[in-house]
Amino acid sequence: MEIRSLHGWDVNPSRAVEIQELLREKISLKDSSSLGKLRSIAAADVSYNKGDTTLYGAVVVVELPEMEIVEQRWAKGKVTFPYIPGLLSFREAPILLKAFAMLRRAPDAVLFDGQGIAHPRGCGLGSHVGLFLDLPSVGCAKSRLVGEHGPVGEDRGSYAWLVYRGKRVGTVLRTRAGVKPVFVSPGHRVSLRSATKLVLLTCRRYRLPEPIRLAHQLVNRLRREGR
DNA sequence: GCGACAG
DNA sequence: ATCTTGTCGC
Repeated sequence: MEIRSLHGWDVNPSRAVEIQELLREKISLKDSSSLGKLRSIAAADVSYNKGDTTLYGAVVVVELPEMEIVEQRWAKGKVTFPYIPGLLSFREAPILLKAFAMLRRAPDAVLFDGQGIAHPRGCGLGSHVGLFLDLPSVGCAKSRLVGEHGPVGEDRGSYAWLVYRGKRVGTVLRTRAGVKPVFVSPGHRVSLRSATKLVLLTCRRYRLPEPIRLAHQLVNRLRREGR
C-alpha cells in the first residue's frame, strides 16, 4: 500500500518533539466515511531481541465478522532510536512502515499497541503512523501514559473518560470482566466514540483486540526463530 | 529538585 | 519491551 512520506526518521529527541507538535495539527478526530463499510482491520506490533539491536515489526490484517487472517507482512531491522516515554513512535514506526508498505491492499482501519492522541503532545504512535498511512487508526495501550480517569465498571464494555489538560482524549475500557482495562484513544480519522467501539468489537475472548494479539504472536515467533 | 513515564 | 515456572482460579 501507499505510504505518505511526511518526514525522515534520522532525528534526535529534540527534533522528534518538534515534529510531533507539527503533526498534531494534521490529526483528524472525525470519523472517516470509509468506516461505514468497515471490513478489514489491521494491527501492528514490534518485538525486540535481547542484548542485540535487532527488532521485528509486523502487520496482520483480518476481516470481519470472523476476523480470519487475510494478509500478514513483517520486516526485520535495527533499533535506531532509544525508548523514551512520549517518543515511542520514533523507535517503532520505521520498522512498522516497512511492513505496511508490503501490504497488497490497504485495510479499512488500523489498531496500534500504544497511545493515539492520549499523549503529551497529542501525537502518540497510533496517530503518528495513522497519519503516514492516511488511514483510520486507533491507539489501544495496556497502560497509561498521560491523563486521569475515574473508576471503571466491572462489566465488559464499561469505561471511564481519560481526561488530559481538561480534554477527553480517550477511554479506559474494560474489554473483559475481571481484567485490567485498556487505554483507548483516537489515532487519526476516527472519533473517540468509534475508536472505543472498534476496540470492543475486536476484543473476543481476551483483554486485547484479536488483531493486536495476532500481530503480537507473529513478531514474537519471528524473534524466537531468529528469522 | 521530585515524581511520572505507551513499548 | 525482555528475563521466566509454576500456580491460583473459573
